Amino acid sequence: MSTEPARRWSRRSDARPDEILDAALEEFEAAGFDSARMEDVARRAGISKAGVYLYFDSKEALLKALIRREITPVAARVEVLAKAGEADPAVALKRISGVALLLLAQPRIFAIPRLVISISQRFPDIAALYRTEVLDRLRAALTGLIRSGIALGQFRADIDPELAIRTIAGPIMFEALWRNVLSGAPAIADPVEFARRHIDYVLHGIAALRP
Amino acid sequence: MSTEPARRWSRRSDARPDEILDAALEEFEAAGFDSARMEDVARRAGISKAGVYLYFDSKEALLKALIRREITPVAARVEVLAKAGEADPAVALKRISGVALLLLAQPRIFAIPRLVISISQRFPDIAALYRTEVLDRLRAALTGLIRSGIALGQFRADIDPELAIRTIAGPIMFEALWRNVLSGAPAIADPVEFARRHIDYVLHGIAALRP
Amino acid sequence: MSTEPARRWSRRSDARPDEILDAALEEFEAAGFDSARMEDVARRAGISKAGVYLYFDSKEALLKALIRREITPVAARVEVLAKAGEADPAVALKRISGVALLLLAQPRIFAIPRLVISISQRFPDIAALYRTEVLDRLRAALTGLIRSGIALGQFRADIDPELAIRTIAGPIMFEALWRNVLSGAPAIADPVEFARRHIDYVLHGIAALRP
Amino acid sequence: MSTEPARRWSRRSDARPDEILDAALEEFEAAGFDSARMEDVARRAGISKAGVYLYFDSKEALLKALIRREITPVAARVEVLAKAGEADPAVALKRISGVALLLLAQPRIFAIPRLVISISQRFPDIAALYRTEVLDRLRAALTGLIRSGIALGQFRADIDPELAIRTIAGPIMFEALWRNVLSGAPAIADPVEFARRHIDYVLHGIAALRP
DNA sequence: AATGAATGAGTATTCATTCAT
DNA sequence: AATGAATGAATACTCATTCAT
Repeated sequence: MSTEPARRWSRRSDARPDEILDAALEEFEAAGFDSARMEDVARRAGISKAGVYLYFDSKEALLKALIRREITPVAARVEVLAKAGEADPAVALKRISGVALLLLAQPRIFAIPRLVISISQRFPDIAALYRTEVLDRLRAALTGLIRSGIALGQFRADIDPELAIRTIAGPIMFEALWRNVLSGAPAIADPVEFARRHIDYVLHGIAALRP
Repeated sequence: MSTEPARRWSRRSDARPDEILDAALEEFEAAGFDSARMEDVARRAGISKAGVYLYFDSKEALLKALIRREITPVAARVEVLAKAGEADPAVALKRISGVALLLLAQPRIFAIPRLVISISQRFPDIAALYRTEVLDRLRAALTGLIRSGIALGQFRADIDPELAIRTIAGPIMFEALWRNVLSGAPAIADPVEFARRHIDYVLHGIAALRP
Repeated sequence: MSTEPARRWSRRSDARPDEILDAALEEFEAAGFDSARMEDVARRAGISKAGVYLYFDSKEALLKALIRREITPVAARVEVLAKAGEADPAVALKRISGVALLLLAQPRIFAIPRLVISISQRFPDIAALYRTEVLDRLRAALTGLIRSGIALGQFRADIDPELAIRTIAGPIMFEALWRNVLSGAPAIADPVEFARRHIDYVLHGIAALRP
Repeated sequence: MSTEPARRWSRRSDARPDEILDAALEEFEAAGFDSARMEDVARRAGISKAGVYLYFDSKEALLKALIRREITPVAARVEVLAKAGEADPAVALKRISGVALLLLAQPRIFAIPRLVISISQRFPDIAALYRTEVLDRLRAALTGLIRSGIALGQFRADIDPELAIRTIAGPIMFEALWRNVLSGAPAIADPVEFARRHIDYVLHGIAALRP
């Protein structure tokens, strides 16, 4: 497909950092950051122990690079969905919820929030990065959606968007924790079905009557 | 003041395990399980490194004992609240939510779920313990409350209690994560106020109109 | 000889730091600071690798402690000799020269100046320590002796004591270097005889006639 | 400007070894042999790490080549001066002393003796090289000068030339050590002035009276 | 009950050296 | 001639755990 002369091997070099990050993700996911051994990361990446240090200065740098890499597309995706859904915020929220749970139900994806939760005390800058790059952008996108919904008359005018997004996102995260942390806990089967009913409750409440 | 026979020397002795667990909680909270050093736990407990091993077989045993100790009263408390609230489940849920967030907002209390989240892969039995001792009992208590509410006509008859409790608990946990993990993130000021409005949304929904 | 109850083993603890420093001296002497391995120091001291770190924080700390220990008595000894020799500075200088060469001819003693020479660029504080604790005190003692000699009419009134001590000490150090660094180089046999004639030259000059 | 045939490409090529040796000298001077990194030598020489190995087989080989290069002109120069000074050995000694201190006061030049002192135990052949190429030739030149002086009646007939050269060279080396090792130590200002007075003391002694 | 001393088994990191290109 | 990529071997330092006292 390409006419470049075959650079057979040294092309690896461009791919290496990503291969290493993949390996790190898997090791960190399985063992946690502290308990994961650089040697295992290296072996999984198919290179020597010293090879990792060609691309990352230290274990901590590896962690930070990993989180940075994984973080970037997340909020971007939600922002796109949010933008696209401004015409019908209620539907958009349902869609976003389904996608979010679908993703967070996967151990490899849940691994990043889990890492952030685990090490946020020791590496506050990682927590800060996650907050600014992921959560602040998510918050902005979702509260925007809520406000659009209010403007459109879809949502009650008296709700606080800041709190409403917790009402929406909380159960998603809760279910993701449930599935990933407490293996054996009964998960509600289908993420999409989960999202559908979840949004029903959030939109219309669980009370039998309006006050 | 006490009628106990004078216990000459080892008066402290029965307090020791708890002092050690207190110390462990603080160290684990600050550094995480792996990164915390037994020496620091010992120092914080005011005894020698070897002294810890008089009461706990290993670091892992210390962790398990800690989690067991912290776990026990939690579900019990919720069960009591749930029982007491069966007459008015909606009010009970509001009360429980407030208490839960009040507790989980405290770093020392949040430390336990955080630890469980961090090490659940490596110590599945700890995760299992947490599930059976805390979450299963919480689930039972809360779904019971939901069912009572349905029976009383407070809640819609078509809701799934299992999902409904996620709708209730999720935002609480989400806010707790927000506060404890992402320092600097804007938290909604008063936990009790949070709970009041949160339950309003959950009960009556955020949509402007019922479908 | 002592009536203390035999504390058989744990008495070692008091001796340990010195044993380790002895071992370090030997390893550093043989291999140089960088090339010496902590493991070898430990083995030579008869303890485990980790044992060394019970007494010294790092390899660098070990080096500094070693130099500090070895340094202390040196200048003190010279000061005593200088004080004692003020009545007859010329004789005192001869005696001090003999002792100095006798000592510096021993590899274990020469090892310290050699270490200082080797690492002075990288650890300027060690060089500074050596200067203030050894050389400044030596300088003070020896220039004092020179001045006494001038006052007594033993030495020419027009000499600069600061330079004169180099005339005295230089050849001693030179011979020590010769012996310790350039194995196989012809050393002048007896240190005491060396000192005797060396001082003759220094006192009376090598010229056939006074100017 | 040169009549050499155009050497298309590798014009630099024959300068490379010397550039590398210059770089090595600087790195070894700053960090010591063990602590200096080949990578830094390479970078300072403006080539890649692997490039160094095109010209030198190993770090040790680099050290040896460096010492060999630096050593060669030294003794030669002294031999020339000695030869030239045979007519008036006393004056020649003064001149040589001044030049020697002038050179040894320069860190880049002192670096070589310092390296030899540092690693003589581990690389005895380097020490041997230094001895045969530098010191033995110096000794021969200087003792020759002394003997000439005796023959001319400039110097006392009863002095041992072997020892007399230590009396001459020792203070020079001592002052060089002082300046290079113990930064901050008071050095006697002008090397030439130092040499002038130093030789005065050596020739005529510091004693007030001849015995 | 309590601990100071000791250690075995790691573990991150470094660096001289090699080699395919 | 030159190098970017890679690594094997090493090494300082750590820490949970043990044990004699």
